[in-house]
Amino acid sequence: MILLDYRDKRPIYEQVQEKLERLITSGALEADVKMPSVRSLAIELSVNPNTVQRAYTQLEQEGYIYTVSGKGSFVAPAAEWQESKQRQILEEWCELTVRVMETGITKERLMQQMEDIYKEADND
Amino acid sequence: MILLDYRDKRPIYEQVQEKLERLITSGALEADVKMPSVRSLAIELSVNPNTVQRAYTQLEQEGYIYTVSGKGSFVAPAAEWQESKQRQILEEWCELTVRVMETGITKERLMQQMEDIYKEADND
Amino acid sequence: MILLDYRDKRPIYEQVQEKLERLITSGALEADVKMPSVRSLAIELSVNPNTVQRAYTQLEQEGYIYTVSGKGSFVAPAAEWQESKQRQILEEWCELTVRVMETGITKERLMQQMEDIYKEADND
Amino acid sequence: MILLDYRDKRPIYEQVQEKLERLITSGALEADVKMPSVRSLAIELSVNPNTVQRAYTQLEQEGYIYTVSGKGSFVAPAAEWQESKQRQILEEWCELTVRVMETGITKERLMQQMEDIYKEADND
DNA sequence: GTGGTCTAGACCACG
DNA sequence: GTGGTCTAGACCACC
Repeated sequence: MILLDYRDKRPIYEQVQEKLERLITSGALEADVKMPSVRSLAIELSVNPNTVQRAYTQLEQEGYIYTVSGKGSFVAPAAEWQESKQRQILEEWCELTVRVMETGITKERLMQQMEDIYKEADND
Repeated sequence: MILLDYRDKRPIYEQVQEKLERLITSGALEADVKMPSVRSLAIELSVNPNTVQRAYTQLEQEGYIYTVSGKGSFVAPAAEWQESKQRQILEEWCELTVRVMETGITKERLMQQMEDIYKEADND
Repeated sequence: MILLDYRDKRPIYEQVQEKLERLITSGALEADVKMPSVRSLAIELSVNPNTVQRAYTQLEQEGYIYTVSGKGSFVAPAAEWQESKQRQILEEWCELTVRVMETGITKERLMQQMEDIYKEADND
Repeated sequence: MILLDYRDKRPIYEQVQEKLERLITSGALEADVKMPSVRSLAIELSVNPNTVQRAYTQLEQEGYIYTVSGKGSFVAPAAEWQESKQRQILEEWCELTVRVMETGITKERLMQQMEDIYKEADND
């Protein structure tokens, strides 16, 4: 389910966090579904439970999951994070697009790329 | 000219490198223009000369500047880095665009944003 | 294991880098074997850890080793560097061969030398 | 006659020395021909006379030229340097060939390259 | 004055 | 314990 890259320079907990976040924001994990327990995920990934715990803590702080004492962690409803996530990533996207433009890539070229990306997604 | 963010997780030398790289790739610094000397930039930014040196070394390895020992460092002609830079940043852009799409932002919304970005640049 | 030549004009970090690179490309160090830690090698060579660090950083940038933060550095699989290494060294070899030829050494003489080199390697 | 590369990391005097040495060892400059004066070559190359002087001094020490007070410098007869030069460059060539072999390039591949190099030289 | 290298010693994040 | 970053201060070659 999650593949770790130990040669990646980012810390392990950040990779775990990012993969889980993507599974949630892309809709692969639906609202109120139970997340795997810290311990079981740690075993599955062969990492220290502290590492998984840290990822979960971050996800909770950012509103992607919520924890029920003694029950476990659950995926938060999209309503709680979707808007801020969209605002954040859109801002990031605009900044990157400006930089792309500065390197001399034309609007037409980008439009074409974007068409391809959305078309490929439709086929899946 | 360059503002450092000490709260940023990224190392200082990388921030310096990235800012200078952007000044070069955006055309703000023209080919064969002399870069500030390692020492003077270090003083201006209140960092150790070694830190600036490291940024310069990286920029040289990636082809954005060239060094004439005893004279200083100079901006490399665009021909030497433009193509690889465009390929690199376009790849980055595509990955980010996929993630944007996954959060449910429509193609039309992105198209509009892109129009705005390119239009604003034309007015400058 | 590694001998430094302080009379050599080349910097120390480059000597270290070159020796390690040769150990790797010649197959003496196999893929995924752990390299000595920065600190231990620094002590062994009686140089500053920063110097060894620099050699390792370069080796990583050129794809000969990979680093797992907190664990150490490891030899990268040959598949990742062999092709580019062969291209690089073959180019170097051709240039040198041209210069050898210019000094008046005959093709037959070189052929003989080459036979000897490959024959000696077979006996090992 | 000589093209300097200011972006080369080697010092200027070394580039001048190396180019002149090649002109001599390849036979382009014949024995007892007068070398350009330090001053005139310095002007031609737009460099400091000290730089040219240093190159000449080195060339003299290594036996490629000789100086007659008040007359200038002259190309030394091949007899004085050819043997040691051939020995030196052949040794260098053998070491490099060993390294080439270690990277897994076959003898046949090198033979082919060598044929090409000598054939191309014959056509000139 | 310029870039380049090196040392000594410190601090941090990571797992 | 590991790699990574940073500072302070020194020395060198080059032109």
